[in-house]
Amino acid sequence: MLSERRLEVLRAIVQDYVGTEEPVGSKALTERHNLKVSPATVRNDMAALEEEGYIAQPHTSAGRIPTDKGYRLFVDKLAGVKPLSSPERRAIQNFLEGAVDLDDVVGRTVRLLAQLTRQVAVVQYPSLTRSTVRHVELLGLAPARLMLVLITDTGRVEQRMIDCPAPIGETVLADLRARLNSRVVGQRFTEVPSLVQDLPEAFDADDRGSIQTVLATLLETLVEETEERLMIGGTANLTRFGHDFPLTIRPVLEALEEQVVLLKLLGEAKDPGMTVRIGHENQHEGLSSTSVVSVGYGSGDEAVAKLGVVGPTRMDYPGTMGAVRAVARYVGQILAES
Amino acid sequence: MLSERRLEVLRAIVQDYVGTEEPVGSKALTERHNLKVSPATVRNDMAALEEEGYIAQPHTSAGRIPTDKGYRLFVDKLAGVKPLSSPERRAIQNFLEGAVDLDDVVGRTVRLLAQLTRQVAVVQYPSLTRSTVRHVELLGLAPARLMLVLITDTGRVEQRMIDCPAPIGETVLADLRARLNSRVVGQRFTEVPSLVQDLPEAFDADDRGSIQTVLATLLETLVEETEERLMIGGTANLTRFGHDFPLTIRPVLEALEEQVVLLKLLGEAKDPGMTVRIGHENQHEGLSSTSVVSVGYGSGDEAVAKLGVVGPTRMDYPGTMGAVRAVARYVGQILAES
DNA sequence: TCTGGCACTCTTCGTGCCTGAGTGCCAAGT
DNA sequence: ACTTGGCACTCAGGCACGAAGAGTGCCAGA
Repeated sequence: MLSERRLEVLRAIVQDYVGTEEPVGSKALTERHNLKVSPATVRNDMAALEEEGYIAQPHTSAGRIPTDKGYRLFVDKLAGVKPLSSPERRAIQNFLEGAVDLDDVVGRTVRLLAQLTRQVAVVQYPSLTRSTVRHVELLGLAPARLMLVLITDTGRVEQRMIDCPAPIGETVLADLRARLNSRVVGQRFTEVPSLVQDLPEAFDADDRGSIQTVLATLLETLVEETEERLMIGGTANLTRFGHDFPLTIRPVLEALEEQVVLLKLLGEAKDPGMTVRIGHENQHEGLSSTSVVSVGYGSGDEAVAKLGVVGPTRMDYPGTMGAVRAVARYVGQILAES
Repeated sequence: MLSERRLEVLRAIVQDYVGTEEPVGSKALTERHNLKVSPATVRNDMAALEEEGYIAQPHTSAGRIPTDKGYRLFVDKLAGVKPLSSPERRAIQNFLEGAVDLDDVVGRTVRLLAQLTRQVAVVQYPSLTRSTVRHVELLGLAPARLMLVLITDTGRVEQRMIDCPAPIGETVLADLRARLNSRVVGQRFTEVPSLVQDLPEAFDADDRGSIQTVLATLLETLVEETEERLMIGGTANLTRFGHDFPLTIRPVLEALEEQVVLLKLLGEAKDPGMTVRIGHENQHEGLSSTSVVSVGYGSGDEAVAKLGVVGPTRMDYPGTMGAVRAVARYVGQILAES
């Protein structure tokens, strides 16, 4: 177990390194933090910390930098979440309040988060899995051609073209529309399949084929569109990554373009509260020198999606976590209002 | 006026520089291109070209690199558009054919273009200005609350919430929906305002307020959503920018995040065919070391939106132009089919 | 257990030097 | 009037060397 002071030393190292981006030595530490011991003592502590794998030296005769394990300890035990200042809070609220539709909310959130944390922001669109159906609309575009429009309670709209096996009459369509809506409106997506299963039975045999097609498409949309979309922003902040970043930045940009990777990243964070994944804790190769701070947000009590930031492992964790949490709360509020 | 050979020298310089990314000297030129003259002669030509501002030296005793003006001349006079190989064409077609909806088409196009050109791709969503209305749907969510859904012929869907001043009955709503659609379906957005102007007169005085609200929202949507959206991809290719890119890449990333900037960039290209803007020809500061190749695309004869790529001024212009043009054609076809 | 001192190790920087690529110019050749 | 070969000049890049500085590890004493 590490003594109190050694933890204090680790904290100091992390803080200094995050600030200066340079390996920190024993002397500088004693000067800048008022540890009441001499550099020599700190050296001993550092040796112990290195032994345990919390810090490392880039080369002999250089200062120490925290390892992933060191950051992990820092985040878990040593750092709190730094609350935002009240001007910041006001700014968030003002900035988000002007949003007119869902795209706009998400867009503003991304920009806000990127600006606040000076890192890359990722915001997942409110998930359809946990949403409920607000309305299903069927439009006849041509005798055997329909458009299905699905509207969710989070304000999201999905549309699909449907080619029916046989023409379908306007009255049948109206009937189908009415029955469909009376069954599924207000229901969760997961409930829908069982609710519509026996619908075709209410119709003439002639129309059943078409109706099956419509229902199939609807269910498909529900499932397929659970592959969630997301928006990212603030990639320009990647340039603040470090002096050596040409090598680092490329795989990160590549990873960011793979929505699948990002979705997995956000999805893996099971913790209902905030999740911090540091360096190699991220499965993805290209993100091994980045940390991801993510949190769920939602319109009600339940989280419907995630948002977060991606930055260098050397990041200001308390500040970042504070910003992420605050933004998530406000977005939740905004969504609940609309 | 420049002699034939001098133009040939310029072409050779551009080609070599694009290939090697290094200043090219007189000797290398005579070797790699079979100009039938000596290095000394080429030197004279280079001096003349430099005098005229087509090429420059990074420092004395280095080779020459093309200036923006040099690239301009190259693009205008010396380079053709390099058609794609037929395997490439097939690949494009295959890749685009699987698309299921508009988002998907645009997403695939961006990825395709980025991969093909190894540069940053930008694709504008089909513009609403030139589109026609396919359907307008009105959904009663609550007595005085409606949702307006607008569907365009390009497959785009926009929705808006409407709070009416007074409750509106289901029959009135159905009536309004029917009248609205019979007037505007198939019409261009620009025609819509005059077509719906007198609609309220057909209804009871009680409902007119609500109907006015609905129409106002519709018109607003038509106008507002003419602010066009776009998608970008392939930003990881920015890392191939050059050895010194830390300085270069940052403003570019920033510019790319400002959709406004990009839209202006695409919008400024008035040429119905392909437009190439080189270096400082782009107004935006951060893009002064990049070139933008853009072209309109559309489902019919008319262009409904633009797509293009952003890359270093030192890019393979013929190849890039070929790829951009080809992709635009295929996307046009895909859109026309759906 | 802490502290001061000391020897040691490396990186970093600045200097000087050399090499090679590339140029400009000139005088001669076609 | 061009083209060509020759020649002197310039300058970036690489390499070696040395000095400076930061930081460490370890040991002996408080």
